[in-house]
Amino acid sequence: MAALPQISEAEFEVMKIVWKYAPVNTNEITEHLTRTTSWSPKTIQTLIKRLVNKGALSYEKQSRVFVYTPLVDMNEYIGQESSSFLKRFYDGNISKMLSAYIESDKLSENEIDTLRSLLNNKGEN
Amino acid sequence: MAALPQISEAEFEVMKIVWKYAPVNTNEITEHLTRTTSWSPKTIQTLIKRLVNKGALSYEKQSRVFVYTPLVDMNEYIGQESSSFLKRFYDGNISKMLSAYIESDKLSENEIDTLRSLLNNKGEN
DNA sequence: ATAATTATACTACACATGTAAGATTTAGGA
DNA sequence: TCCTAAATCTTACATGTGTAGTATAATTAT
Repeated sequence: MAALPQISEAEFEVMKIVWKYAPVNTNEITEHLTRTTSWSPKTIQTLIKRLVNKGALSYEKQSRVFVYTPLVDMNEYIGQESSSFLKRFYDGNISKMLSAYIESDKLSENEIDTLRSLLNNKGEN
Repeated sequence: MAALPQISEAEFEVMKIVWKYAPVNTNEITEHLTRTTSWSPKTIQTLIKRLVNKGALSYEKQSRVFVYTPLVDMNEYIGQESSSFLKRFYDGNISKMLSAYIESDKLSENEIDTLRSLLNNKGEN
């Protein structure tokens, strides 16, 4: 598998839209993002362009407009980011992370229950 | 609480050393880091300086050398980074992260057991 | 007292990122 | 066919980061 491109925080917001709505054109991407961010359409255009240059998106000209499709798999990308996050902050160990969350009381009883059943139902479903 | 300073990836490696060995001087920091990285002492010096400027480290002149102490709390910092990581990639929801790990079979049976007991022993110990 | 060493301070530079404005091309309407 | 509006392309610029070299100040050894 080719190394995944480096995607910045702002670029990632664009990717999320493309993952969700692909195939999607510039205007559609812009509309979604102007609702959730304060970016100008020019900025969004730049981000899209950079993602194309990085090989994270491909496009197809449909008459006048470009229609984009992701070239990187969302789960693969998020998985890689997660793994590098865990390596940096928790010795690569998700148990340490959970442990820290439990110990600093960041989890509600509800969340704890959710996590318990996640673990107990592993394999099923 | 004052907003935590922004700490870059390389700077964070310096912070880890200071958190572990503080009070610690420039040479000691440099020695630790040249063992685990390929950075030149000059680079390490720059990183330390930047951390001081950012308010992440304070120092005290002890005769000729500077001795550093962290100004940001490690757990607080890691907690904040974790929370922003979860927000970006898992809707702020640690259950979603664990869920993704379970579903993509990234956890060994052993890790699963560890996690189970973490959850079951919450509160005790 | 001076010179040599060594620690700290200042300067440098390329690349990534956030944030856009201005220029150019082209499709579709008049 | 020609113009105009809309889409894409090019350029811009400040700040952060990785990565270090050069200059200066202060200690210590001679």
